[in-house]
Amino acid sequence: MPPEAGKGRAPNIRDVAALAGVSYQTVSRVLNDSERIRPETKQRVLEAIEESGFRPNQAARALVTSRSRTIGVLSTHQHAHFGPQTMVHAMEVAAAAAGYSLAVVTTGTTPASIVEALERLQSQAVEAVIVVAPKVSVFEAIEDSSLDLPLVTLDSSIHNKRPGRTHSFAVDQYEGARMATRHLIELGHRSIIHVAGPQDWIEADERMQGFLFELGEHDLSVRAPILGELSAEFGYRAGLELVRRRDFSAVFAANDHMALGLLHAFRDEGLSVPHDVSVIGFDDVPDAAHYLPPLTTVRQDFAAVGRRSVEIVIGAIDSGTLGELELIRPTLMVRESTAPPPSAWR
Amino acid sequence: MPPEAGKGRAPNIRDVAALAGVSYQTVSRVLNDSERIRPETKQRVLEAIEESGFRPNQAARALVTSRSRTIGVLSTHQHAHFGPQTMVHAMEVAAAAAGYSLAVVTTGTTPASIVEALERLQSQAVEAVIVVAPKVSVFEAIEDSSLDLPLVTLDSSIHNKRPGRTHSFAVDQYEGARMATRHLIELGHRSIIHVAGPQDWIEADERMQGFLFELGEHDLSVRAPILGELSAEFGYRAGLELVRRRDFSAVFAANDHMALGLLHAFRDEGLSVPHDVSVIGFDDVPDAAHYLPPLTTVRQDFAAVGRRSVEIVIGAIDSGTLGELELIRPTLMVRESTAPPPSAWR
DNA sequence: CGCCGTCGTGTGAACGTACACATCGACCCT
DNA sequence: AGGGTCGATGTGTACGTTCACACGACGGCG
Repeated sequence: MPPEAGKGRAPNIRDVAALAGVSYQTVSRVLNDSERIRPETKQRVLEAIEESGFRPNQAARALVTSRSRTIGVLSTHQHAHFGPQTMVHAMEVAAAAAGYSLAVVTTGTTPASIVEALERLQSQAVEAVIVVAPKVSVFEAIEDSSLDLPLVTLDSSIHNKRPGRTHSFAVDQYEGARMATRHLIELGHRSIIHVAGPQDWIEADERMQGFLFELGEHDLSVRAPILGELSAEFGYRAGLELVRRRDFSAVFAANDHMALGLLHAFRDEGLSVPHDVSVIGFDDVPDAAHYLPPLTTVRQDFAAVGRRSVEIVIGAIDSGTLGELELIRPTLMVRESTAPPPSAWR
Repeated sequence: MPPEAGKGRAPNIRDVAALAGVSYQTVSRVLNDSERIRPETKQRVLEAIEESGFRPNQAARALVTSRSRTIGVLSTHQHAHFGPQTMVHAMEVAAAAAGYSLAVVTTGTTPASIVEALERLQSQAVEAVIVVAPKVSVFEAIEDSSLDLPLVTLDSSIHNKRPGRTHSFAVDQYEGARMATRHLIELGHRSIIHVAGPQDWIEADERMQGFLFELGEHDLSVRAPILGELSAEFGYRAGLELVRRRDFSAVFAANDHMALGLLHAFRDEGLSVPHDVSVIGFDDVPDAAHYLPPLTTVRQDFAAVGRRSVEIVIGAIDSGTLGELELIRPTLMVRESTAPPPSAWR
């Protein structure tokens, strides 16, 4: 008999039970592989399931258990780049392995749209939430929205301690920024500019803090960072402006896209990287190794963050409590966009 | 009374009904905004909903209607780039506007993993499927898996007509490839190489076909295309190889990442783009305008594809039939990586 | 030798909603 | 004036599953 060949209605556990000659409850037990079931009975039920093409009805299951086995992911499109994409994919895989599904909701960053997104997640009865939009306003919206669910935000808030129930986990942005800055300093740079991301983005702020701290450690003076969006376009404009100032020998960009824009601007203005000026990025997107010149940058293991975040929230669902969250260390990828400063700067 | 302050149990329509002094059925009618309900009654019910913090239980609703209001998206990580990301986001927005949710499942491209992904989608009771992994093997797996759902694949299969129930929709890759090729020809190039993507990817094949057709139109001879993955890394290796041959004045890369790798290789080998050789890409990723030199490429409106694909499947859910699917035209973005060939090539 | 615990399985409810139908009053038309 | 229609709301039931509990058989133990 071909599966799914029935009378329109999908088979349910009673059909399976009849086929196997047992009660529906026995089928249910097989489905939830409880003990207390004779191996041969189990076998018979499994065959009946196979033969009937039975597929458990998630809605019915969710209704009676009031568990959706779904994890909500709140993401933002503004940041629709390599990192989030990689993290969400890793979450998907990890969730599937644990028998969970993902409900991904993308949103803007206005309070209204975040509240609306949380509504959508709640109406999907998610059991936990992972937030990939680490923005201050997002946290505020979450705090306001009195939702009572395990919630993890993917950021490394060392200098952005927040009250309330939000826990965070991520690659250590602060440490990454320190690594990048230290690398430039060790090459001999004394005048370093930071082209930073929007400061209401936690990670951007963490990178800035790490940068400032490391400068302080080496008694280097701080030039005002340039603030803008994390795009190549902004990096380009910032680069054009920087060329006019010429009061630096190295630039630490808050991400690789910005760094690409900087490379473009410097090139347009006749500055050679790394001969005249060094540039370092952040993220290590796959393209970074093929920028001109290949970009020195800080690699984040996004996949690990995604995987781990799912483990964390599932642990929280089961135990009701978030464990200790240890940040992941980034690694420095030295390529060709950094070099010792020209002699005039030593 | 604060919402959600109850006794553990979430309020249901009966609670709301009691609060409003009506029957639960009346509440149900308000929820599904049917007519035949007196405005003042409706108002009273809405207030009761507000006061109780009631939120409809999707599981119960899905159980009784046997409709999940969920659209499944089958995506592949191998292609975890700008295009899919943008499309999925647009789908999300469009689906939400129509009262649907998305269930995104990412997968490898082996038959086994695709079957498994389809299983997962079916177990989530999706009402339609959008496939963002336009690979031949994916279609075969779909055909095998006797799933009886509206299904749209996001590709432009002109030269890959397939049997069965799979309909396709996308930006016209064939036309885009023709536009790119024509642009090079109009600049005066007679010897053009195509660095192609994997030919079991429909879009990669369509681009190749468009390229070949346009060459034929102008009686130009065809050099063997180079086949590989759609990454900067592969573009770089292909570029190194091409430099040794030197039997071309222009390269059409199957996507922007590949083009970036080519730029890198040519630069490494002392070839100037576009002076010595022209390079054109495909996609117009946001970074492309800041490559060195800024990349001439073919822009696809991914967001439109995402939006439209959701409209299409929702239409199919409602009416049971897919409408006519008209491909979206891409646009040529001329920047600085293409120029007339050096005199030796004229 | 009878009692009780355990194993394996079955029976009755309940989850929260929507659909089909029933009810009840008011209004219209002849 | 009375039957029919329609508009507004209420009542019963079903969806497919799991949980709590009941039940019979079997074995060990006092």
